[in-house]
Amino acid sequence: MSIQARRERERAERERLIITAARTLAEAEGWEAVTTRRLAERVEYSQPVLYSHFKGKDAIMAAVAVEGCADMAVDLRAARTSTDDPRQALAAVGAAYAGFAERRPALYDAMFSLIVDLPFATPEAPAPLQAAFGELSQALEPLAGDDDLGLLTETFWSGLHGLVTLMRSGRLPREAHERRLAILVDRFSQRP
Amino acid sequence: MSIQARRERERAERERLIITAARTLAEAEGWEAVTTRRLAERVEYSQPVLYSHFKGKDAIMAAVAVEGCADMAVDLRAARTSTDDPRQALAAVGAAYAGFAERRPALYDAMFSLIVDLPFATPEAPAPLQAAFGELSQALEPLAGDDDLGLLTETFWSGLHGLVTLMRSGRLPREAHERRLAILVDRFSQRP
DNA sequence: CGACAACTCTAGCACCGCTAGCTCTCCTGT
DNA sequence: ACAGGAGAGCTAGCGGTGCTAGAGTTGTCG
Repeated sequence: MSIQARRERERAERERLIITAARTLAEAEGWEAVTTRRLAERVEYSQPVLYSHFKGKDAIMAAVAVEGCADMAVDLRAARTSTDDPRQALAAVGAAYAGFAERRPALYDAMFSLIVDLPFATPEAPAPLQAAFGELSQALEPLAGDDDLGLLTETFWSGLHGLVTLMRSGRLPREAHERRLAILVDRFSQRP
Repeated sequence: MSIQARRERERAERERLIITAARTLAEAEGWEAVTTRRLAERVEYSQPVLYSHFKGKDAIMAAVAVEGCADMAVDLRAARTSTDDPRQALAAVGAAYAGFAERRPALYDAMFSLIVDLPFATPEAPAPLQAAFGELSQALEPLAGDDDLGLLTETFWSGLHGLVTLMRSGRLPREAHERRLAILVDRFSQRP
C-alpha cells in the first residue's frame, strides 16, 4: 500500500513540475515557445510522459491558467481592500487587473485569450477563477444600482479585457492607457 | 507596354483570387483550416506563388482583415443612421458590432484578434479600418460630454470587443448577451 | 528467483510555414 | 524567323509542430 502511495506522490510531484516548467517557459518566452519537445526537455522526461499526465498541450495550459487565476485573485483582493471608498476601490481593482495582464502576459493569455477547455461561467468553474471573478464583483457591488450584479461584473470585466487585449496587440496606443481606464471606471461608477 | 499591363492586371486578379479564397475558406472552416497548402490548392497554384504576392500567411490575413473592416463599417453606418435618437443609435451600433462578430467570426478574428501586422491607431491605418472606427466615434459624439471623443471611442470599442471575444471563447454565457450589451450601452449613454 | 505488470523511451506520423533552385515558357532584339 | 535571355511557377525539401504506436526496461510480487 505504501509503495502505491509513494508512486502516486511522485506522480503528483512530476505533474507540478510540468506545470511550473510550462509556466516558467511561457512567462519567459511566450506560449509560442512552449512546445511539447522543449517542455519535455525542461522536465527531463520524454514527450509521451506529458501525455500520461495531460490530455494535450491545451490541458497543460489550462492547469497554468488556474494557477494564474489564483495569483490574480490575490492582486485584485489587495487592490479592492486598499481603500474604503467604493470608487477608489473600483479604480484600484481595474488598475490591478490591467497591471496583472501587463506584467504577466503569458499567464493572462492562458487564462482569458487562448484555451477554451476550462469551464467558465458555471458552478464547475475552478475555484480560483471564481475567486478572481468574485473580487471584481465585490468591487462593483456598492456601485451596482439597479443592475444585476453578475451581469454588471461580466460587462465591466469585458471592458477591462478589451482594453488590455487591444492594447497588447498594438491596436490601441499604450500612452493613453491610464486615461482609457479612467473613463471605463468612471462609467461604471454610477453618476452622482 | 500593353503586354506589361496585361500581366499586371492578371497578377492583380490572382491576388484578389487568393484573398477571396482565404476569406471563403476561413469563414467556412476557421483560420486554423487556412493553411498555405490548402489555400494554394484552392487557387490552383503552387504554394510559392502565394509568397510572390504576400510576405507570408499573416499578410494574407491582413488583406482579408482590411476587407472585413470595410464590411463592418457599412453595417455600423447603417445602424448609426437608422435613428435620430443618440442613445438608440449607440445601442444599434453596439448590436451591429456584436452581430458582425457573431455572424463572421473568422473575419472578426483577422481584424481584431489574430494578426498584428496592420497599423492601427496611426494615420497610416487602412482607410476601411478608420472608417469603422469613425462610425463608432460618430455614434458616441452626441453623448461624449466632457470626455475626449477619441479615448471614449477606444474605451467603448474595448467594451464591445471584450464582450464579443469572451462570449465567443465560452467565457461568458451566451444567453445574457443582450442584457450585457444593454448595460454597456447604458453606461456609455451619459446619465440624465 | 522468475514472471508479470507498469512505466518510459525511441521512432515515426501527418501536418505546418516557408524557400532554394531547376525548368520551361514566352517576350525581345537582331 | 529565330536565338537568347529574363521571368514566372514548379518540385522538392528544411526544420519545426502536436501527438502516438510499439518496443524495451524497470521494479514488484508470488
